[in-house]
Amino acid sequence: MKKKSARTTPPYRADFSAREAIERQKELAGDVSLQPTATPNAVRHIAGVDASITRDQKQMIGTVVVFALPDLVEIDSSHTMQPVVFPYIPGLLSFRELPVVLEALRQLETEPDLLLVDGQGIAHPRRFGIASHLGVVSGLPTIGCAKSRLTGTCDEPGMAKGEWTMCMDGSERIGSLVRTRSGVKPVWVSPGHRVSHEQAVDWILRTATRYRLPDPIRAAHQLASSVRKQRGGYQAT
DNA sequence: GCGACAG
DNA sequence: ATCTTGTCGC
Repeated sequence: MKKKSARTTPPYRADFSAREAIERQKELAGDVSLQPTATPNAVRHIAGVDASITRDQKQMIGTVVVFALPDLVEIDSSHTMQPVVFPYIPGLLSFRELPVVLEALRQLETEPDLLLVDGQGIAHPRRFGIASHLGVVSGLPTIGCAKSRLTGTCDEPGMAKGEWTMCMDGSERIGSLVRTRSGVKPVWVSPGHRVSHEQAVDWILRTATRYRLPDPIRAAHQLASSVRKQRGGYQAT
């Protein structure tokens, strides 16, 4: 039997390769639905989800913050930490961040009706970004809102808040480039699961009240920052 | 072979 | 993603 030294053992699961992850995405991508949410007026609780890493880069921090409509008031949140199990590889982000995000979702008391995710939805090489992956796994409607581009091309939208352009991959629409604040760099928005392109843009614009990112995602970011500040990864618990 | 590349 | 304070501009 082979012996593994601690020094050569990677800090993530070596039994799941990038090649296998890609195959898994191809399988699950078939479960993604782009049908618009049947009853958008029934959406009462919108949650922002985020994942970050501790300073020592050994643990992932998953956070979820729930906002209630119509006033966008924060009503619930949860956070948890887990060991890093997969490296960051463009196109395979969900395999690194999803586990800890799912655990944080389980610890939530409120069941969200819609999830806003920090990353791409179908604006992905295999149409299966982290927002789509989370949607298929949770069964909930999801929208991807990324701060930068992964794939596809789109023209620059007008400078006023609310303006947007379609993001294309060849002749296929994969998302939208949306200006959430006047004069500020736009965000890449794409359906994750169970929402249409139109609804995705509407929800992002409606929840981005004062900053570039939608309030729920921004809140999830800040919660992660505060958690990192306290439990910066200098101890294992 | 070369460039691109969510967080 | 993370390392990081002040600073330029509306």
